This record gives sequence, C-alpha cells and structure tokens, in this order.
Amino acid sequence: MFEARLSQGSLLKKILEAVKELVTDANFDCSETGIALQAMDNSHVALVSVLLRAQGFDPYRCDRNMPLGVNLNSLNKILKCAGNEDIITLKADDSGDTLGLIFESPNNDRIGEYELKLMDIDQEHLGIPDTDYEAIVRMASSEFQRIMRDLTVISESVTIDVEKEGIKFTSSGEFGTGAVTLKPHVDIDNEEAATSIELSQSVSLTFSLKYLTLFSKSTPLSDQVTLFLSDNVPLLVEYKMGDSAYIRYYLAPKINDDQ
Amino acid sequence: MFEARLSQGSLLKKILEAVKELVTDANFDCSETGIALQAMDNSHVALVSVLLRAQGFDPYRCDRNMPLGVNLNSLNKILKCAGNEDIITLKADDSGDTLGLIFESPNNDRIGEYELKLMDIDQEHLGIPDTDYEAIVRMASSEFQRIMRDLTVISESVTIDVEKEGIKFTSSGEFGTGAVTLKPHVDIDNEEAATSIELSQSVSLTFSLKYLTLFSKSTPLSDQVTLFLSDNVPLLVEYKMGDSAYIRYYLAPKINDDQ
DNA sequence: GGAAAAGTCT
DNA sequence: AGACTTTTCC
Repeated sequence: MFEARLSQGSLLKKILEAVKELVTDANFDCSETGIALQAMDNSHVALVSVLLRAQGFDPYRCDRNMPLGVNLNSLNKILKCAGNEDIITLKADDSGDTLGLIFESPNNDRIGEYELKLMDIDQEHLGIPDTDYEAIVRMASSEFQRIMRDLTVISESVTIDVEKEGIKFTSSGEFGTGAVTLKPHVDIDNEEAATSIELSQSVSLTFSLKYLTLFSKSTPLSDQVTLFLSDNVPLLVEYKMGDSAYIRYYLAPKINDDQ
Repeated sequence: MFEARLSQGSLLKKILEAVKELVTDANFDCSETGIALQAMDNSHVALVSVLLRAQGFDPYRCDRNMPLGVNLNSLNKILKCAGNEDIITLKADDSGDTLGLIFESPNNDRIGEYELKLMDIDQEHLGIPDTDYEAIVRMASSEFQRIMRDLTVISESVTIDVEKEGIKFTSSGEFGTGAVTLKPHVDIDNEEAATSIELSQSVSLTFSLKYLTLFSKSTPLSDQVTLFLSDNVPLLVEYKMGDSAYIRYYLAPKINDDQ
C-alpha cells in the first residue's frame, strides 16, 4: 500500500512539465523515504534524477518498496486535469498495476479521481558517485535560462568558464560569437537574483546547449539553480524545491577537439 | 576606431525589429556625425533610411568613415540577447571585419559581449532630393498602423486623399470597400493622439498596403508618424525618435490605371 | 485576472 | 509563415 498526499500539487505538475521532453518512461521508485525517479534521457546523453522526500507529503505511507513504471507523457496529460491549487494524492495498491491520482480543489467542492495504467520498466538505477566539484555556482534560474536561450542563437554548444571573478558562458558560430559574464554579487532587494561562486580550481568545460536548454525548463520550480562543475566530470545542474525535493540533471562535457 | 554607447539600448532593438523584414543586408555608415543606414528593400520597391545622430550616443567616437556591412537578420538575433533595459555599446576596429556589441545590464552584474561578422555590401547610397511636399500629415503612429491593418482585409492597395478637412484612406476589393477618415484635431489629454494637416494642395495617391504595413512596424519607436505627400513623388513616412534619431521610408505611388 | 506581446511549435 | 501557447504587463 502506497499513499502520498501533496498539498502543493503544482509541484508535481511543474516537475512533469520539466522532465517530459527529456524522458518518456520512468520508474517512480517509492520507498519509506520518499519517491525517487532516475532516468537517462531518450538519447542516453543526459541523466535526470528527481527526489521527493517523504517529509514533503502529509500523510506519506509506503509499506514496501515499489517501482511504479510510468509513461511520463500520459501522467502529464492526467496532471493537466488538476488545478494549480489542487491537493494531489498519489495511491497504489500492492498489485502495482495502476497509479491512482486524486485531485482535491482548495475548498474541497471538486474531486478528480484518475487512474494511470502502469508498465514494467527495466530498472537501470545508476549509482551516481559523490563528487567534490571544483566549482559550484549558484545563480538565478531565470538568468540561466535566459543565457542558454540567447546563446542558442549563436551556436549549438557553450563553453562555461568559472573563475573567482565570475562565470562566463561563451559560444561561437557561423555569423559571430557571444559571451555572457556574470559577476558574483548579492542583491539585497532581489535575493533570488544573487550569484555566488565557490571555487577550488578554475574550470572550463563545453556542453550541448540543447540539453542545458532542456534542463532550464525547471526554472518555474526554483528561483535559484546551482551548477556543479569539475574537469572531465559530468556537469550537475540542481534545482532545489525547499528541503524536501530536488531535481538534478547530469550532462557529460563535450570533448575539446577545437584545440 | 569606432565606438558608440547607447544608454537606451531598446532603441536599437526596435529599429532592427522594424527594418528586418524590409531589408536583409545593409551598410551602417558610421561617420563623425553619426550612424546612417540607407537601403532599398529586397524587392527594390521601397527605400529605408535610418539616422542615429552622434549626439544620441554617449560617448560617440568615429575616427574615420566606416561602412559596416551587416546582415540585419544576424544582428537582430544578437540584439535579442540584450535586455530591454541594457546599455548597448557598438564597437569596430579599423579593420572593419567585425562589429562588437556589448550589453550591460542596468545593475552592471551581467555583461554580454557579442561579435558579428561583417560583409562587403555594394554601396548604393542614393541621394534623396529635398522635396517641398504638398501635404504633410502628422498622426498617431498606432492609428496609422491600425488603418493599414484594417484596410489590408479589403484590398492590396490604399488610396490616400488629403484635404484641409481631413485625411482619407480608401480601399476597394472583391467583396467590398473600406474608408477611414481622420479629421485634424488636438487632444489635450492625449497629445500623441493628435492629427494635424499642413497642405498647399490637395493630393490623392495610391500605394501598396503591403509596404505601408511593413513601414508601420516602426510604431513602437514613436507615438507619432508623419506622412509627406506630393503628386508623382514618393511618399515619405517618418518616425522621429527625439531629435537625435529617425527612421524614414519612401514608397513610390502606384500608377492610377483604374480611372 | 485579463489582455497584449513574445516565443515556440507545426 | 501561421497558429497556438506561454509569458509579461496592466
């Protein structure tokens, strides 16, 4: 028996909006500690990892570990039937054939009950090694999204250079080049606009803009995004939703063949 | 060495939005007095003339005349990477191979640096004779845009009749006819909504609505537009942005063969 | 919360 | 290029 009640249903709606273009099918691994989703993207280039801790639900109950194989497209369609203010309850009985979704309107005068057929998905739960990253950059998620969108005009890839003085995104293409630099700063009026850099070593890595743009679809989930970079290690892009949930993306750097 | 800093960067963004569908490639003729762009439209029917006087920039420096051949589509793409509030600086060294663009965010924590490859464009700087126009009509630019859009439904061309009593736009097509008349008036509350007519002789001229509609894409640049008309002379449509910049369109009248 | 504008997708 | 969706402004 699995049951999880999420008072802020929009969280789940936004997560599926963020992930659905990257992954089509994935397991919701439900356990005592919460719900985890981990999947390679469709082209097996990027990795998505979502965690919804049990403490973010009220109540949360999961008697035994259950991998719920979900077609994210179908789930997203069903979640579009929930209002942004709705309370969402997820349910699965021990057979694990279907995922039940209950949408309660805020004033409780409207109840939506949906059932999603589940599927068996080969579990390829990858262990992600803990890494001590050489550079950790925290910035406004909207800024990150904007920069990715801007540089897409110039090229298909971006080089990220992190130094103490700032983080620089550079692209070079047919008709020209573009570079955006953010300096670390605190904005008292706009706390979410702050940029901070922790650095043990300068890094310079190149990534596919297509994937970074897809990652940045998580912008509605958090005002801030954190980039974790190290040489020859996949980039980690993390969006934290309070303390009880996060969505993480991993992307391997491109090999620098232009030097 | 050429360098021009424009505190109101949105001006440049809007100019490119206004012109990009009419002209694909053009020279930015930079000189001591400012930046001028003059080009026939792609079908060689209309003429666009943009002037950005040096006084509109701070600072402005241009050691020698330089024609910077620009693909307006590419430039527009780069300008989309600038925020509406950004300060834009244009730069070119004497080689004239590239145009540098620097976008500074208002609070200076974000710098975008772009380079656009330049091209050689055959200089066809046309001398535009000064004309004493028979009719000069000043009206709200949004009104002009609206009328052009409305009459496009009726026909592909519009006849503009100017008399002391008003300016009349008439179209006639398959399924009907349309006419919009504006009377001269002053609006004390809405100064920009005023319509004024200076007239030495009544005129009646017919123009392609396609081009007038393209001209009216300059609406965001100025609340007012001025139409200069004379018999057998190209129409001049002028949008003034303060005293230091303007954009002018010229369009030859259609031959009246329906009479 | 609605309308207008921009961006994105077909 | 057009329509739809999304975002921003009022």
